[in-house]
Amino acid sequence: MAQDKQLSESLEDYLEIILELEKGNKVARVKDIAEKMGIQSGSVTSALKNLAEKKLINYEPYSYITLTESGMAIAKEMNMRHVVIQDFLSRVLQIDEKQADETACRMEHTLDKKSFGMIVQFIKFIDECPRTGDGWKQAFIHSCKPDADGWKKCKACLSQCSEKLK
Amino acid sequence: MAQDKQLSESLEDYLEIILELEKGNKVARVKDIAEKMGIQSGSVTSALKNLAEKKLINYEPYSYITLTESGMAIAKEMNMRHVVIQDFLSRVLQIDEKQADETACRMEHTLDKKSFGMIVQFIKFIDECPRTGDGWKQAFIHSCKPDADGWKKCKACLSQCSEKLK
DNA sequence: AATAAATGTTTGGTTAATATAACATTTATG
DNA sequence: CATAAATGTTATATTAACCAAACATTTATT
Repeated sequence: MAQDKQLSESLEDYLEIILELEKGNKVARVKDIAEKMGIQSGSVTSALKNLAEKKLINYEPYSYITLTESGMAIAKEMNMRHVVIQDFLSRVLQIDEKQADETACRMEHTLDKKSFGMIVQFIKFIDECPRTGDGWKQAFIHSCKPDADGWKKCKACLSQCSEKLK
Repeated sequence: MAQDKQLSESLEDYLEIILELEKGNKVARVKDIAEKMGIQSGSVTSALKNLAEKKLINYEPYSYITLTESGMAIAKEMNMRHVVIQDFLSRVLQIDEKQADETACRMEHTLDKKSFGMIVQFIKFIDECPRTGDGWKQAFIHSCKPDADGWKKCKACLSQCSEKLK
């Protein structure tokens, strides 16, 4: 029964931002949305009408804006994706926070469901598997440096890794 | 001196597809581009004019289409991104080929340069580091199964991993 | 409460990417 | 080589997402 009409990236962004504003201010206003998205308030009004038609927000002219249940579901999904992707980019791939945030903003719309799910499991596995975890991540970071020394420290690294099992 | 005007995703796709057609057929034709992109030929003609203005393709009405040097550079970059991302999705995250291809199609446009570069290094590191490599990937695949048994086989897995250093 | 300031809406553009369909050119075939 | 079929182009339209600026409403200030 779900109206699974695939939303545009732009409309998904509106919902995500409305959620953020709801969290911070209890309620979202046109001005705040416009500011957060860096667009004019007139453009926001049109988008809001569109979202209201799709029953994703509660909106009457000049009123505050809140998410409906289905709007909230999408907003939370987008936010979750954002957080996970940003975590992967910054914590695993060592991308700085600002860049990771920007890229997560775009990637959250482009990943299919299955791939996203696998990324979640992948991050968890990297963090928890005794063969990887922090030591391995450090080794990765080291390997990216211009003066990386190939696999010379492998023995030490591996035995350190074995320690974890005891 | 480079005209670094950021191309739209759509125009990047045209260049990538023209490259594929050049590889296969020596030359690209409007009809083939339209078919590959699933759009009408009239739309292709407009895009080609646009790309020609930007000096990214050689194009005269009714002629065959080839990439200029700068168009080729972009097309190759996009293709390389596509291949790398698809490899990551299918070989590491176990996404099936069709889905991996589709998702790579979108992700190739959304990843920033730095993040893409780190993914390249990350794949290489996973493949080559003695702590990861094939055995670890298998363990990851196993961990995704519904009947995964936590970390019970860790000792065996780790010692198998140590073997590689001898 | 009157009015100024802030906020929100409407109207009328613009642009990019597409579609459709009439028209033009090229290529293939009888 | 004349013409039919295939291919490519043009003209016109549509849609989504935006802007700018005029206009309307709400809120805050005196």
